[in-house]
Amino acid sequence: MGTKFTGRLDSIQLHYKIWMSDAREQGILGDGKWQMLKLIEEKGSLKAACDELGYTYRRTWGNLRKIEQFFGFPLLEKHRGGSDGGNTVLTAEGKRLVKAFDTFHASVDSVIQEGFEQFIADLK
Amino acid sequence: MGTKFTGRLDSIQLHYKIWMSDAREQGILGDGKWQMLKLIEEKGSLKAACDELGYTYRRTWGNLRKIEQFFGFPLLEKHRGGSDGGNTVLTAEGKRLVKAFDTFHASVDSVIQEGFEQFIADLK
DNA sequence: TCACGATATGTTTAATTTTGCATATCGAAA
DNA sequence: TTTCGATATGCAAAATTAAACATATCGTGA
Repeated sequence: MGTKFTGRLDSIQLHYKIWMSDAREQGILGDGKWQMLKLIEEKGSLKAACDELGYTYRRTWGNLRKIEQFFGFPLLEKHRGGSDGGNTVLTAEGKRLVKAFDTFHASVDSVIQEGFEQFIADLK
Repeated sequence: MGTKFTGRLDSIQLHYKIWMSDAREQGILGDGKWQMLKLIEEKGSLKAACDELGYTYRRTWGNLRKIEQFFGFPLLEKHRGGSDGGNTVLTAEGKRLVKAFDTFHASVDSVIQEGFEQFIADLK
């Protein structure tokens, strides 16, 4: 009641982003990189994952290097050469990281969605 | 157990950001603008709020215009002139918006924090 | 009616990201 | 041993964003 947010509210989209950084505020791992790791695992290829997500190989490669430098150990096992040119798979550590982030996300997704719906309701 | 994320995990900082946009993916209202609205309300001045948050007046002014254009009605009541130069306060709609966002945030903050702690625990 | 300080807004510059381009490396398979 | 396609990486170009700069407007109180 009261304020008429009518007509506009239904076109509002919610977004949120979770990420982690080191003490110097440098972004380490967030939704984008997490998604990329998952897709690399699925596709078995860095290039294929980039193509699908529409990121440039150059950029992604740089991002992945940052993550690995931060954690101090490889999340990816990269192979060059071969008739297929090479491939990339997650290491055991990489899989564990992705899995933990999956769990984290799952635990907040529903709460965020519910909170957003309540937010909209509050404005009506 | 297993993976040794030791030594680095304690320096990881969690960040998250919630925002809303229109259908064209243009950012409308998010944590930064929400904080700005709250501070304007508190200070009664756009300039004072910018100074405190370290944003330029120009940038903030542009942001606020975007928000109002999207919602279609004023969130702020601005006054120019007078010995004090002018002042800005939230309209009733503006207050309601801020309050709804406050509630929204409060409902997700704790869940995010808990989820993050579990994430770290999962990696150990 | 003059001065003052905040709001209003165009223009321009600087900083930051992202993209694009080029080129090298690698190694299994043909 | 030649080929092929993915990984590796520097560097320049382009695009996006933010900061700076410059003025104009406004209206109350002195």
